[in-house]
Amino acid sequence: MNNNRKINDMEAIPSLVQSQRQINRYNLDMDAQAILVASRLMAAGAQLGQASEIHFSRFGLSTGRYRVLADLEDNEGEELPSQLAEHLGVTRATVTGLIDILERDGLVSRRLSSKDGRQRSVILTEEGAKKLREMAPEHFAWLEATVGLLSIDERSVFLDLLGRVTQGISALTEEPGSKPK
Amino acid sequence: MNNNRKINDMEAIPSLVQSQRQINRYNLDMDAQAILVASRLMAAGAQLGQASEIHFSRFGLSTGRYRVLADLEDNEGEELPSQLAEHLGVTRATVTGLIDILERDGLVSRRLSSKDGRQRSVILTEEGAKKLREMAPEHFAWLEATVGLLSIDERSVFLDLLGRVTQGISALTEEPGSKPK
DNA sequence: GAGATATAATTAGGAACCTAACTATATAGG
DNA sequence: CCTATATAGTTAGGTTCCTAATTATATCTC
Repeated sequence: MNNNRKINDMEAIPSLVQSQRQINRYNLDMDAQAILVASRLMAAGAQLGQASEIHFSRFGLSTGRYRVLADLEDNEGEELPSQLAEHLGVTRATVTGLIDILERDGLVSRRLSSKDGRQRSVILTEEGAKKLREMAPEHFAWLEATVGLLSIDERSVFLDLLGRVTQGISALTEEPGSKPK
Repeated sequence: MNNNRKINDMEAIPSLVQSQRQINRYNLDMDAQAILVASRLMAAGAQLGQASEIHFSRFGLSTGRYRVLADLEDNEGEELPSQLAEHLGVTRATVTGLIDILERDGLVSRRLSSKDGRQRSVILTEEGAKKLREMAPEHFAWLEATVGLLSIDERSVFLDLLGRVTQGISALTEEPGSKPK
């Protein structure tokens, strides 16, 4: 009896009842479903992030390091660390760390810029390009599978809604002290 | 001075053109939009996760530590670490770390179980309950604001689609037979 | 020019979560 | 019993990404 090991893996996912209960507890006037949607989105984001790291570890990469390689490939195989940071939405310090490992593994190389002594170009090596080629089929199949349960039309809708949620989050992070509605 | 990095850099958001270009490069037969949706979802998840940490840091908490407090409150203020781990979807090792800090800050306390010598109950202290009360209005307003750009109906649709994507990810992470290192 | 300021990249250290190994306790098989 | 195994929680160490400070170079102002 003390051994109530639950079959309920669903416990990790917040329910509407739980959201409503939390709102009621403090007599707040809020839409419980809005709270639920936000909570679920956060849970989904965390889950996808973890799944992504596992996925890329099969290729000896991390999510961040893959994104560096892919972004380099999208830019003729050469970029500045600051450009990578901007494209990936991470700090330059993070890019330095990502490149350190990619360089150690021979997938990129660093080169001094002639134009500006402060800059260092990051170059996609042939080995890096080969890595991308080799993993492409499996990687894209994985990406496609994450949305495989949605129809084409539903994907469009989802993309639209997700875009607006992203906007909402952006607005929140840009105005730290402001008051919503 | 306000050198805050914007989490929502437009450059960080993958475009359909970019997705199609990647697919074409390797002559893969895939739906570029599916790739785009998956990529955007990952970006949104990461963005929301970062925004969440910033949000909770205003209350001296992290996302994980808040979730511990909230889950305790939803369970009469007392739970086992293993229950918390299951509810939060994190490992027991992570729960140990979360509780260490919450206990240090006086928001929870640990108590030995009389039933089973291996168990330790985690208790929400009065100070912990007070913290939840104090932050509730601002916190729920923040949560609601993240989906504030969606109508009520759209939130329902989004919730449904998100649920199926989550299912898809679960299926992916459970199935692959290859052994992790 | 010379000093102040801005910018590119790096370094140092921190926070969150993970896996794997460890400790202590409980339970099951012979 | 008493050894073998399972379980609860913790510890140790790794990964990812962060902020803040540092180093080197460029640019603006006087």
